[in-house]
Amino acid sequence: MKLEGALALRDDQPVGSYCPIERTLTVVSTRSAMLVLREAFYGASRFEEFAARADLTDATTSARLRDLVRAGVLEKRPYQEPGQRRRHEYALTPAGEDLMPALFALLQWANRHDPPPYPPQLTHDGCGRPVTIEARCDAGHHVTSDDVTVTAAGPFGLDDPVAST
Amino acid sequence: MKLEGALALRDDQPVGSYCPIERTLTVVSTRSAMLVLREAFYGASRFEEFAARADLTDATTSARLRDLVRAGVLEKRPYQEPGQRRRHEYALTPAGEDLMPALFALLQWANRHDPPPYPPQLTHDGCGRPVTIEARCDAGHHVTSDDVTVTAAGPFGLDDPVAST
DNA sequence: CGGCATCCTGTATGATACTG
DNA sequence: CAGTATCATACAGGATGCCG
Repeated sequence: MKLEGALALRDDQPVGSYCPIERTLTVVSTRSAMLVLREAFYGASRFEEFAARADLTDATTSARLRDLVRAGVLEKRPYQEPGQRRRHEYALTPAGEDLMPALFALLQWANRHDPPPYPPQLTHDGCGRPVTIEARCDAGHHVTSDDVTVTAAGPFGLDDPVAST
Repeated sequence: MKLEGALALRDDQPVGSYCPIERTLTVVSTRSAMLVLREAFYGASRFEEFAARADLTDATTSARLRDLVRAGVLEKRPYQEPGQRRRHEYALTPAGEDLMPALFALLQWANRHDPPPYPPQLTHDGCGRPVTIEARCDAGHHVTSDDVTVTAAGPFGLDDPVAST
């Protein structure tokens, strides 16, 4: 991997301030957030489903659902089945669904390098073939960490980075 | 997304015990681990580079490097430049390099949904085109979260899951 | 320079109990 | 069922200082 522009190695100015990885981490860095998201992808929608299936306490589940809704990756919707009382359901927003590669990249890594006894497999509904998470360029080439360059344009020498954490 | 086999919705038995996502999280769930890994991908190799560029204290850097070496994603190698004293360097192992899609999936998400002022771009060295992290099946189809099925085979009803955390 | 030990604070999370 | 409130614990991580 290569670096270009403002990201070029310098010890005095951490790139983190502008770093999109750090920004995403503010949303999903906790274990509970990842597990709640996992269950959202696995089809959970009601409070108790999240708590029971992610094996989290009610308090943690509540806090995490609130945070994820606030971050815009989950959406809280009222719904009402005929004859039933009013309920809420939590659903992934488009931004939330776009976390799928991040979640499944973690799944894929353990399946390869620290596999559980019965590794869950991902298959494409359209053709039944195994699914992988991978880096690929616009031209369709598979890209490894040796074949990619990270480029940033900004004035990284400024004293007051706009965004930390 | 669909679930099949032992992963099918059940409230009494959390899938987490066997979950590869959780297993990977034990390696990279902390912010500092992710930042150290980021710097490894960005080319850092010496202790002080990690500490300075990830903006972590020496103690945290030390602990994280140790953990990541123990987890097998980094490797500590002695090396010696001619006329210099003996040093160590930390390098990504193949397992570590295989975390690239996970790291860059986080980068990509913030670039799309919570972009920093100067979003770093990924480009393929071979052809200069932008790089994305995406789900794709063996047949080459792009896969969305609606087109994928997660299947697990194991005896998930057992009382004593082999692997937690 | 590279790294570890100590102390301290903040937070993630569990346990338990309570409310609508 | 869907939470909220309170208390207790464990751990992440900063600050400081020491050591080879």
